[in-house]
Amino acid sequence: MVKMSDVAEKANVSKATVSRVLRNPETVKKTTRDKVMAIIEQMNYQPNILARQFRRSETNTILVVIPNILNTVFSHILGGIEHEAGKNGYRVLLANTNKQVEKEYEFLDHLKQRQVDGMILLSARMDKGILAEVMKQYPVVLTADYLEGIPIPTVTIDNVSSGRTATEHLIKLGHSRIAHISGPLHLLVSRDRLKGYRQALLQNNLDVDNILIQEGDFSHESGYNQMTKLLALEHPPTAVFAANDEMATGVIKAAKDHGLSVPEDLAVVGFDNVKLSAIYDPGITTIAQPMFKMGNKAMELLLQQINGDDSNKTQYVLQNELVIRESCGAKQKNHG
Amino acid sequence: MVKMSDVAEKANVSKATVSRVLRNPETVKKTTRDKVMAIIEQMNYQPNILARQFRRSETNTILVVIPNILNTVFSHILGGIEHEAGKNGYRVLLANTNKQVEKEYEFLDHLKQRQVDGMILLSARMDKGILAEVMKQYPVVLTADYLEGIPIPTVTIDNVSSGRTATEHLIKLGHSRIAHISGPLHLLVSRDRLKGYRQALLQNNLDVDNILIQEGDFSHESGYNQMTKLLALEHPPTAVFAANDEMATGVIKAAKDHGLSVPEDLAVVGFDNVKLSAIYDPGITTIAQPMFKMGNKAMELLLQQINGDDSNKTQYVLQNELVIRESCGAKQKNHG
DNA sequence: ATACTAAATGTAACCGATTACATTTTACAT
DNA sequence: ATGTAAAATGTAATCGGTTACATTTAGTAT
Repeated sequence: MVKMSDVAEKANVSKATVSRVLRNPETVKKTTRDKVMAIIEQMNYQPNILARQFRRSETNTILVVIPNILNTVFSHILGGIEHEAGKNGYRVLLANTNKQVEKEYEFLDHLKQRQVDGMILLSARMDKGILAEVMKQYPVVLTADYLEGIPIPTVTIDNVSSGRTATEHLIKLGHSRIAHISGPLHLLVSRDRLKGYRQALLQNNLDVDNILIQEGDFSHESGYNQMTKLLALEHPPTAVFAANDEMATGVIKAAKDHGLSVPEDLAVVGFDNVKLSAIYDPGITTIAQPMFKMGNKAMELLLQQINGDDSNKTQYVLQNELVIRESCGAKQKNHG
Repeated sequence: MVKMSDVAEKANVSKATVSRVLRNPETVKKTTRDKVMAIIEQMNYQPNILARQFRRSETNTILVVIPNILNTVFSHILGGIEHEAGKNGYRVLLANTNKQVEKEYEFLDHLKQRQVDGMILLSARMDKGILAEVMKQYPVVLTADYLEGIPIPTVTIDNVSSGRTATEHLIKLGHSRIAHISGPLHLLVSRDRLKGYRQALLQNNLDVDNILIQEGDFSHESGYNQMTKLLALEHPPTAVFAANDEMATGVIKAAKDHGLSVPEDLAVVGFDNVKLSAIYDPGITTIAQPMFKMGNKAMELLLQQINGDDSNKTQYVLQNELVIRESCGAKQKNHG
């Protein structure tokens, strides 16, 4: 493997000059620069990045901690991160935790060992104290998930107000008996969507009936099962707000299997606006999270930290949007 | 940042001994080993991985080249890779090409510059000659996609026979006018599934009617549009084999919008067995690709190459499986 | 106690680029 | 021609582990 000193020798200059040609071309006279570049071409010299990384102790790599790659919400965010990272010459290392906290700690070591320049968490289940300690020393951004009472740069949507928007939409359509199938309640996201649901009901002088609130786990199956339970009630709901789109499909399937039509007999609103919600029959009315943009923004904030700009350690709340399709009954069935 | 020499000094041993304690503990006497380990703990010493990587010129990182993160087939394979990599102390660097060939070349440089120990391609659009050259020198495995006439280690299913299985299933159910909506025909995968479709028809003495073969792009929309075309024919098909599950959903939606029921008026078979096919209403009969296993196997083969075992540069063909759900009419509608 | 071998540890070179600092060259004014 | 500042280049230390080889220590047999 040809190295810098080989190039230097052949070009009759010092290693330092070759290095400068590559990293600070403007400090080298044009004639020497051209000469060196020619030799580099000719010898097909590739700098040893490992040596460079070691010497400069920077990796141009960031770590993305993902609870579950198979969840399209996360892959969309990942796409946004990847895009912004690529634009800035950064590479993305993947860290799949499979929802295990221990894995989060494991990947934290990468950061501490400076194997990556920064870290974006799409899930923060680890101890808040530890995280607070880490983010004092290293660039960290949190997105998709968020925490209370710790000043970590975060990019999210407002889940409380989103939950409210979704529920209010159903109220406006004339429903008063509205159920909610939540995400796992140990997640703040889930609790906030539930909070929004409650707020909407209360603000519209509707009772909050606890029997109408069921906890799911974001899976189709849990949506199906919880909806089946709800349909067995003496006074079943006429509308359901599901905390994500996949559960919404479960809800719809359960309703159909029970002989009901959606949206005629049951109105459904989901959450996320993943492709599934557009494809499903009926199309699912949902709250759109700007997933790609969240990834972009998170990476942007991380880069600021990496480049030593600590001024921006704030929380970013991006705009969400109600996307109306067929499942809520506000729109005619229609393809596209 | 505390370094190895600090530990050595405090423990009254040489750097070499500390290094050995970490990398070859069995070569160090137990008493010294314990002493050194104690100091390491006490000083909270973290070895500088960058220095190690540089010195040993290995990264314990592999690169996965993905045409599109948002496609769940690829994320499942990625999951399998990640799992196997993690088990073996390897990290996974993500390379999203967004289907651009230039990106593939760009990421090739990572490999050449030894920034990664090996590479798994989920898409090989680059020039075969270049790829052949690269794989002589570096560990490379191809999965999901494959190429003809180049002896690169590959992990796939047999797409021809899968296409045949899917089509034969429809023939057995009594259909004789069977359409095929293919993937993009510049992909070998798509051409092979089409080939299987043709073979099945011919082997069963059925005519291949070219008007029933339409090219899609794996998206729901293309499935919808092509199906709409087919339904406008004088003799529309009674069954459709779509080259992936997402297009199958488009087919089903088009049929419904045309007033037809699936499977009663139109039988549909998809391909991939992604979650969508299980969730959709009706559930989609499909060919299961063992995606996670493909990732696992690909990583396994790559590790063999990295560890210098070149004996196994072969093609792996994994088992596919027909998963029967409601969309083909062979099974009663039924949840789960 | 002695000799010899194996085990344990130490010494120092090395990986290949980067960069602070020193030196030489160039450009320009007088 | 000469002095001076700026530009260009060179010298050499450095980053922090790893490892071939040399040396010391321990273990065993005689």
